[in-house]
Amino acid sequence: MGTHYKGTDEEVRALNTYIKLMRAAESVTARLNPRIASYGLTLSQFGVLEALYHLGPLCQHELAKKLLKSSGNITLVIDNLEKRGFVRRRRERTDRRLVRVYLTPGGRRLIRDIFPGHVTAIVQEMRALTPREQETLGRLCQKLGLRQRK
Amino acid sequence: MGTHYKGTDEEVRALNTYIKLMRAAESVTARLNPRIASYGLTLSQFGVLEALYHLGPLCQHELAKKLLKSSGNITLVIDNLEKRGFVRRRRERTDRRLVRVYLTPGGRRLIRDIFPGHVTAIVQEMRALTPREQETLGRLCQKLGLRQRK
DNA sequence: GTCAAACCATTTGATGTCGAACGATTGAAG
DNA sequence: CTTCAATCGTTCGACATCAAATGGTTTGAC
Repeated sequence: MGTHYKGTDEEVRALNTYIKLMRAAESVTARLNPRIASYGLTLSQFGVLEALYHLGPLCQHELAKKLLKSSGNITLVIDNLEKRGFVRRRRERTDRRLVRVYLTPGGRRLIRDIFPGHVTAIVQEMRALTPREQETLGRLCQKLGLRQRK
Repeated sequence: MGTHYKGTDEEVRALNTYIKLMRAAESVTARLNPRIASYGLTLSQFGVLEALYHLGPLCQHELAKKLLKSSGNITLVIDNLEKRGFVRRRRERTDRRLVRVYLTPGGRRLIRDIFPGHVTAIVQEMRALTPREQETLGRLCQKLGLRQRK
């Protein structure tokens, strides 16, 4: 595993770290996905339901920011969730630019069914690492992710 | 940053680590992407060109495996690269099921233009971490990613 | 109060992504 | 040789994703 690129030590180290980071994220996602898919949801749809479940009703631009997606994308994902009756849109009275998105009872029931197993699956994944290693990984990822601006 | 979920220590730790890992991967990708896009390429297209550049001509199923994508997906990405003249398909003589994909001179020129700056950008990203931290991150990611089976 | 700038959701067009179904080809078993 | 299973690339339908353009809404400056 690792890059085939010939360069300075710093370059090779950075490239290898980068590749392993991406692979790890992709692998874990790929292993978590089938469980979500078995409930007929995509990861994006699950992300929306989970956010609404834990944070309460949100506007679409808040969802977009939370999930790191474009506003156009959120519009479509909400469309598909709404068609299936898991969420509802309501135009805000005070600021009619905003559309607040609510879980329906059916949506709440669904996410309440899915979420515990999701946590269990993540715990299983993370058992590859000791608690100390998990904290180290989290800290290093945070350092890398927070690096704003270019 | 972190989950709002109330659960056991193990659950909260696993969830936090998971979220930070995903955020880090997404953030780094989001910062690397504009450079690639400025050359008119998507990340998938770049991935294909880079693989062909460093590994030589490959069959589509080899590309699919390398890039962790479905075969149907690779077909489309190659279609789009071929339309723009960066790669060429050739049916294998010995095994006519296989389609080998080649870089054209134009494709080779393009990836040779892009790649050095890509390495530089990754090095910049990784400068958020010390060399030792990078190696630790790489090791932990590898442990997490390699966890096969369910 | 008017107007411009900022904000919000939607639409559109291009690309990516998957899983499933399909047709062609190969390899192996009998 | 024949047949059957496996492999490979393509196609299709559904959904995701972005950037850019659009139209409605609000806010702030004057």
